[in-house]
Amino acid sequence: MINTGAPGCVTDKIPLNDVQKQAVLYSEGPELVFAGAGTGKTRVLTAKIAFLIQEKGVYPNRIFSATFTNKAAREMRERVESLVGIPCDSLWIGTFHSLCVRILRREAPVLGYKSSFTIYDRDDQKAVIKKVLKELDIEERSIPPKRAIQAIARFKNQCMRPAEAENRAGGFCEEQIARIYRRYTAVLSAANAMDFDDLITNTVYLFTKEPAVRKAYQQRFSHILVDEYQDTNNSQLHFVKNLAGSNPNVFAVGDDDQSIYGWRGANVENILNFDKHFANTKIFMLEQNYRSTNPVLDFANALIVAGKKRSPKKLWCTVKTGTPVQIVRYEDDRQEASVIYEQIQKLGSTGIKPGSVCVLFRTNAQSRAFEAEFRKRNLPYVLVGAMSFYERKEIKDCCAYLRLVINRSDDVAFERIMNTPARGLGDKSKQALQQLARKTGKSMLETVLTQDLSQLGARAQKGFESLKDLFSLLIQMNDEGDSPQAILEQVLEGSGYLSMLEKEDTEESRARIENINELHTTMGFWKNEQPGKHLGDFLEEVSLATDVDKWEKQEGAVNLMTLHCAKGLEFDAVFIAGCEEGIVPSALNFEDPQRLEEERRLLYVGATRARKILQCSFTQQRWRFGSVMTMEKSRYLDAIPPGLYSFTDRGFGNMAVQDSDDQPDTDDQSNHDDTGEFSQETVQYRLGQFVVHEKYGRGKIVNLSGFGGDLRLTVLFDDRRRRRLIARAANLSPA
DNA sequence: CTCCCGCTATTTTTT
DNA sequence: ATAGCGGGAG
Repeated sequence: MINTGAPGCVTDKIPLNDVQKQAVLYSEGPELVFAGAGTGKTRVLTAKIAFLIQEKGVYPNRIFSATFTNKAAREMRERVESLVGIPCDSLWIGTFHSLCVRILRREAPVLGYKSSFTIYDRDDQKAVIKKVLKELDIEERSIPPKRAIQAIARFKNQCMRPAEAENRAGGFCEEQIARIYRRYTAVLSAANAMDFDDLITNTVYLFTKEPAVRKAYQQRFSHILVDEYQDTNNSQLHFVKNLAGSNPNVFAVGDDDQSIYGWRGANVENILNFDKHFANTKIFMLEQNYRSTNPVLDFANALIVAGKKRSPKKLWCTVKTGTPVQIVRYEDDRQEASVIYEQIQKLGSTGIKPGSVCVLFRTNAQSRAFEAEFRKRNLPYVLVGAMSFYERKEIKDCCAYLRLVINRSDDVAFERIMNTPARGLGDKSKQALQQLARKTGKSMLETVLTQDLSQLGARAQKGFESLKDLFSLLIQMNDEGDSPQAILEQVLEGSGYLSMLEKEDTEESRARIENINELHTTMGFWKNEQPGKHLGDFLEEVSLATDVDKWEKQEGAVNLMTLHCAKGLEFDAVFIAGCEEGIVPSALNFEDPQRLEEERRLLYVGATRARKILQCSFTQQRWRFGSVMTMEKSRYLDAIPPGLYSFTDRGFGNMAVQDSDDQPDTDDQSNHDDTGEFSQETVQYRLGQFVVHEKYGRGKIVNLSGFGGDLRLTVLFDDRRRRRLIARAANLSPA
C-alpha cells in the first residue's frame, strides 16, 4: 500500500482538506473531480502530480497533463518541482494545443508534413479562405469567410475530413462549404501549415491512421491528467480516449458551472458523461470555497442555481462576514467608468490596492470607457486580452518574414509581406508569380529563390530580386545558427521595413517601431532563458501564446479584461460592468436557450473571481455603434433574491444615493440572520443585521452602499422609519 | 501601381 | 466610433 503517513509525503507538505486528500490519494482508476470555483482545484492537481512522482515513483516523462493556459502549465510545473524538490523538465504539461504540437513535430512526416510546419492563426485562415473563395468563384456575400471558418471548425471538431464532409453534404450551400473545406485543407497542406484545430484533429488522425504510433504514445504515458475538463471539445475527448487506450489512469478536474466555451465547440456533456467514457470512474466533489466571503458566495450561488442541467452542488465557506454584493444602476457607460474609478480609489483606504482590483466586461469594446477614464485620472491599468501584442500588424509582418525563413512553403506569409514595404509588386506581379509557381509545383518564395524570372516585367523582376537577396541571406543566417534577434534585425534593415516606418514619422508609426523594439527585446530575454532553442521554437511559442500567459499582476495597476479572460484568476475586488440585456446575455444569443445558459455561467465565473468585494452594474444608456442606446438590467440579476445584495441607484434623477424600494419590512428574510459575527478590529455590517443607534434605538440594516469610510447604511428602526446613515459617523453598536 | 477618399458593417467571447 | 475595403484618380 501507499505510505501516506511517511514524513515528507507531499500530502503533508501541502495543506489539503479531507476530500482534496482523498482525490489526491485515489489510485484505482479513472477519477473525476468536480471542483467548484475557489475550491483548490489547482492545489489538488499539483499535489496529485507530485504524489505520483514522489510517492508512486512515476517518472515525470510518463505523465501527460493538459492545462487551459500556458501560464497555468508553467506555474504548475514550478509548484510540482518545489514539492518534489527536483527539476521536472521531462513532465509533459501544457495546453492541449502545445502538447499536440509536440507530438506532431515528431510525427509530421507520417502525415505528409514537414516538422517545421507553421501554425496558422485566424487571420491566416481568413486569408486562405478568401483565396479559396476567389478560386472557386464563390461570392463573399453568399458565404462570408467567417461562416466558412466556423463550418470548417465544426468539421474538425467532429474529426471529419473533407471527403466525409462532401459525402454528408446535403443541399447546395453545404456542398459549397464542403468544397471550400477540401480546397482549404489542400492549401494548408501545400503551405506546410496547420490551423489551431488541426493541431488536435491531426493528432487524432495520426493515432487512427497509425495504430503503431498510437500504441507507442499509449505506452509512453502511464497517467493522463486534464484540467478545466468542462471546456474540452469533441476532438479533445477523442484525443484523450486515444491516448488513454485501455489505461485507466485518467484524471479530470473541472466544473460544469464554469463552462463558457461552448461557442468554440466545448461540450459540457464531456464532463457530465465522463463516467460513461471511462468505466468505473470515482467522483469527488470539492465544495468548500477558500476564496470568497459569504455574501459573494451566496450571490454567486443564487446566480447559478437558477440554471438548468447542472450537477447539483453548493459552495460554502467558513468566512461568514463580509461586504454585501452591490448592484448599481448608472446613467451611462461614462458615469459607470468614472464612479467605478472613484470606488477603486476609496478601496485603497481599506488596504485593497489597484493591482488586486479587476473590472470585467462582456465585450472588448466596453474597455474603451474605462481606458479613457483611467487615463484621464492617471490611474495605471493593464488591459488583458483585447488586441494582443502579437496581433498587431507590424508584429505580424515581422513574424511573416521570420516564418518564411523557417517554412518556405508558407504562401500566406509570402503574400502578406511581398509588397510590405512597397516594392512595386502589385496584383499583376503576384498573379504572374503564382502562375509560375503553379507550373513548377513550388511555393511562391521557392519560385522566387530558384526560378528564372526574366519573363516578368522589369519592375516586378527587380522587386522579386530584392526579396530573393533578402531571403537568401536570412536563410543562410538561420542555418548558421544566428540568433533570432540578429535575424529580425536583418529583416528590419534588409526589407526596408524600418526605414518605411521612420519615413512615415507619425505618432502611429512611432508606436509601431516601439512595438517592434519590444519584440526584439522579448526575443533577447527568450533566448537567454532557453539558450538551446531556435527561431522556429520562438515562432511556435508566439503563435500558441495567449495574453493571459504574459499577464502579470502589477501592484499599482487596475486590471481590465473580458469575463472569458478572467477564468481561473482571482481578485480582492471585482466590478462586473454592463450587466445589461444585449450585453450579458449578448443579443446574439437571445434565441438559443443553451447559449443563454452559458451567458449565465459567464456571469457566475465573473462573480466567483471576487474575494471580498463584488459589484455588478448596469446602465440606462450606453454608447454603442456610434449612437446612444437605451439599456435594461440583465435578466440574470433579476433572478437574484433581494436579500443577497444591496442596490444603489445612480441613474437619471437619482443624484443622491438612494434605496431600492425593497418590499420586506418584515424581519428574517434569509439565512443571513445567524449569530452576528464581527471580525476583531473593523466592525463589519451585514444585511439583516440588528444594530443599536444611540438616538434612534434598535434597528435592522436593510441596505448598504459604498465601501470603507464611505459605507452608508439604511436602517429600519423599531419605530418603523428608515434612516440613511454614514457607517463611520453613526456610532452604531451590535444589538 | 499607389494613394486617398468615402462607404460599410461592426461588437461576442479565444486556443 | 472606427477599421477595413472598394473604387477612382494620379
